Amino acid sequence: MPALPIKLSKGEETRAAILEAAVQHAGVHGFDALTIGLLAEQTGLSKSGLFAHFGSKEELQIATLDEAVRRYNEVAFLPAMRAPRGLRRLTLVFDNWLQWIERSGLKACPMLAANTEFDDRPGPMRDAVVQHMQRMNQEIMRGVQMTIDTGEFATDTDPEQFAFELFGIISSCYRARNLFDDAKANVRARIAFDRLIASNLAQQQRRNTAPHRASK
Amino acid sequence: MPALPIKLSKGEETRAAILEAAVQHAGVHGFDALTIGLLAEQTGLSKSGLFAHFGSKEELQIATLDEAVRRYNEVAFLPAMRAPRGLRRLTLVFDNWLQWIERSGLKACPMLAANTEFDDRPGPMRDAVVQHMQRMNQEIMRGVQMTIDTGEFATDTDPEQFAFELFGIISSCYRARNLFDDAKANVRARIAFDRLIASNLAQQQRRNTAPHRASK
DNA sequence: ACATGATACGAACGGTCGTACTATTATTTA
DNA sequence: TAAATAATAGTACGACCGTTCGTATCATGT
Repeated sequence: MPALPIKLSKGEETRAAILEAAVQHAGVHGFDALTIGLLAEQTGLSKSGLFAHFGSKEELQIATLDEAVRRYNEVAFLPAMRAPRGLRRLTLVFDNWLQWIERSGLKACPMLAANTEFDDRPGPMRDAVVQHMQRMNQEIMRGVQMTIDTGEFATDTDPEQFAFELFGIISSCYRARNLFDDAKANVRARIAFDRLIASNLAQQQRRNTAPHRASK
Repeated sequence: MPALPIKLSKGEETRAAILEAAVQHAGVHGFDALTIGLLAEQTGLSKSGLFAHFGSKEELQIATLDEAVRRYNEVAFLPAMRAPRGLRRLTLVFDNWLQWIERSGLKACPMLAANTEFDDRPGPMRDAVVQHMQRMNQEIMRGVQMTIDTGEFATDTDPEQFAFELFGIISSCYRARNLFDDAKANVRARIAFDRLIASNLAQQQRRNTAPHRASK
């Protein structure tokens, strides 16, 4: 199943098992709630045995975030890269992003949790979050730029503005799903995305494209 | 300064002082980090003295959320209600929402923190969050409906979809400000909002309105 | 098969957590 | 002003926190 079936040493194996539980827990309860004791209990290790894998709680938190991002790339972003550059790929990035929680068997998004948990708390963990999120943002912007280059998006499209609005849609979708139990959350996200796309299409295409409400 | 200068009893006064510190702290560090000891230290009370005001940590958390919402309504929502119904008022709700953190001297939004912290953790606190957020959502939807009624928005505008996207914009703006230190976050939010408005304008107005990119 | 380093355990540390009690003040009411 | 009530302090509790340390066990390469 793994792309590279590298033989894992014993330590790497248990470390992976720990991070599995950690990613799961961090998404729901946040990264501050990642306690050594609880994680040790869940993985059948002793507190000190688990602790030795990371050296500090902060390192555990960062490792958990790294693992979450790695998984996101594995199940969502990289697969989207197989689509042809431009609007097709951009749309696939969006779709995969919306679905990656279910695909990886998680109950909540650890990255989104880290986002609000550390956005105003200086420290190594915040630095890690910023770095990951900026990288993801840049990937989006690259995708938008490609869609401009293919001629699908207008030349004056602002990639950063696009990424800004795209994250808003994703964020609102997660909230609608988790907080409001809104079964239509994904549909709403899709409508918003389509509207965002439509408003950035190149002129000759935009004239032929119906505005969002007309699609009813 | 208060609208109703009701004389506060001693207990109510200290309770207000506690919640002042609690709201401040909850925004930055989250509601789980609202510890009795730290709050007691900050307010000059003993742990047990502070504890007596709430009876449990959960009650403290809920009271803190209530207080945050109360403040939001005081400094952001209610003032916007003085604008005439329709697009003017809706726009003011948006503007005030974006600014309410600074206006109330906070460093981060407690409601947004509560949002992601409890959206997938059943319990009384989650129930409180859901209730508050649904109420806020309904207020937005009411504002949208009024803007339809005034003839400014098209009759097939979907208030819930509008509220969905509006929250996304706000959410992304907070992230851009706090995580990316993006000085243009408010401008980006405004651009997104204008685009959202434009796509919902009634037909005769929409023709006269330039699309978002043309406003450069 | 053995040596050796990697991996895990168990016990203990000082702290802080939320909460329960009782005692003592401060404030309000009569 | 005295009585009644509200507000706060004090103390203690068991539980869990992150972390350290010495020791034991296991895995791995030779």
